[in-house]
Amino acid sequence: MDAFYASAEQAAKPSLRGKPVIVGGLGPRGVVATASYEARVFGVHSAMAMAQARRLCPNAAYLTPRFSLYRQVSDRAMALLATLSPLVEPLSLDEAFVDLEAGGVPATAEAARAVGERLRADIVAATGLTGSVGLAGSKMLAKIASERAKPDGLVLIEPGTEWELLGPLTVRTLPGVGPATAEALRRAGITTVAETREAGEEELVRLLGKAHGASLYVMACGQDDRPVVAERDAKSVSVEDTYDVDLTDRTRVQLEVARLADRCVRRLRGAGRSGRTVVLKVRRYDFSTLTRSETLRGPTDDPAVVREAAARLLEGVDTTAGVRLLGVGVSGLADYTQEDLFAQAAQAAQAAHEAQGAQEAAEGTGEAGGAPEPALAALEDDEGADRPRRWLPGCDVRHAEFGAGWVQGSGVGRVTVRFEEPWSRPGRVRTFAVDDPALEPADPLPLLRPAESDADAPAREKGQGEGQDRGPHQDLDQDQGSDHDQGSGHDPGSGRGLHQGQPVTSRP
DNA sequence: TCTGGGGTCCTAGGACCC
DNA sequence: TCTGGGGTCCTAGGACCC
Repeated sequence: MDAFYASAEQAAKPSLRGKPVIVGGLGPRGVVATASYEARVFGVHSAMAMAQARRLCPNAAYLTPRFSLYRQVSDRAMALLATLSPLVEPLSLDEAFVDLEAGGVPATAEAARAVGERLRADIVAATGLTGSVGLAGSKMLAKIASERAKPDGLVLIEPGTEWELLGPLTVRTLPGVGPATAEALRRAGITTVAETREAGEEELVRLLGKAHGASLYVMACGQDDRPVVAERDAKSVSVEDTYDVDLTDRTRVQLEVARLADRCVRRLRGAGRSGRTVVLKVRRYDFSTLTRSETLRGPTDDPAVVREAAARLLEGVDTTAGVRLLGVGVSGLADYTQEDLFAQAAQAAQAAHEAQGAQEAAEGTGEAGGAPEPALAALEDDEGADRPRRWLPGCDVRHAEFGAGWVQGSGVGRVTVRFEEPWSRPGRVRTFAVDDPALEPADPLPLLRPAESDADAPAREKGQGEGQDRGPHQDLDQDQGSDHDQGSGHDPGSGRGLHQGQPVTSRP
């Protein structure tokens, strides 16, 4: 999908079409998740500090991400991919590999191109948004092709032309080459893919280590036989928060770690998993980051156990100078749900028994089996309930009299709302008191009128005219760099610590 | 007002075991 | 009689990706 989050917001908000839109964290330490093409012209891009984006493009609309909307759109697009092949590997909400051969598509350029173009049309019809397609004989080349296709295009790399195409490109094009690797190669006089290949495998291994060097050499030769892998099980679950101001109070740090542990376990349980290793992450005032981990005797999904492990790990960390980020994670995941608590307790007891004798085994069981349910109470809701309402820019609202709209900005006791719907003309702005009882938060509206988008049956027969009432992208600059959203595709966590207390405004 | 949040994979050293 | 040679597990850190 092209500039996915920003495009989804433009489709949802008619007044923003054709204008610079920047989606990301709006607090003082936020970063850009996605910039619309109109904003990229100003030099704004993914992963840039929001503060810098505001300096570069002060008149953009600054919006907080709405993952529920992006997920809806993503599900529709992914469903179309599933019709092409059983082998679909999602990389994020807005990107996936599809193995067309496994889907029975003839291995010819003509057949592949036809499938790609039909897919693009189907995606516009089903979501109202444009996507780009890269077609090639490997994942690496397909990805490079899709980047060159953006926005709203299709590129096919003919077998036999890879080498010619790849040679002059910067090494940064190759997957796995980030800033550090590029710098190491540059110091060795290597900047292009051709030079990488000429360096030879031995030299690359010397420069970058065994695994990295060998795989880079293969990629630089245009060879990539990594298979498309559908649905991989997650190997870890983690949550983290960056705080608007550094935390120095030890008690507060301990409290936050406990809350993070609870949130982490909630996600773990939501996925029906448990884990054996608890990880604490601390980023200090100076951005130096450390992790501490502890492996339990058996997997757990007990909030009290994770909370206590995280607290123990924190004991070994000096936080007096200030902490900007805290995180708690669980890895070493096992499949099991709460029904298995019994087996888990037995297993922990057994392991402890063997290792340490009967007395400690008793303690071990107590720990892993969990003191039954005061632990769960803390899971219910540690944030949410009755906090003052926050009107985050970009979020949907409904007003008893004026209907559906979205928050344009808020501050000093007031909230500004623009009343429009995805299928309406650009709407009018009105301002209310933040506690106006007629105003309430709402769920995102679908991007296409429900009747129109009822397109699980292919909507392409209805023609492309459908998408035309939403302004197509204009003045697009193909060379603005990667189009990738820097979103994870995962729940960002509700009620995060960001921009707490400060009113946030935006000026679309 | 520099630098989010959720992940994956790799490396390296020490413990431990056979 | 200085110091074997694997293997696995654990911990910590770092690069990279979206």
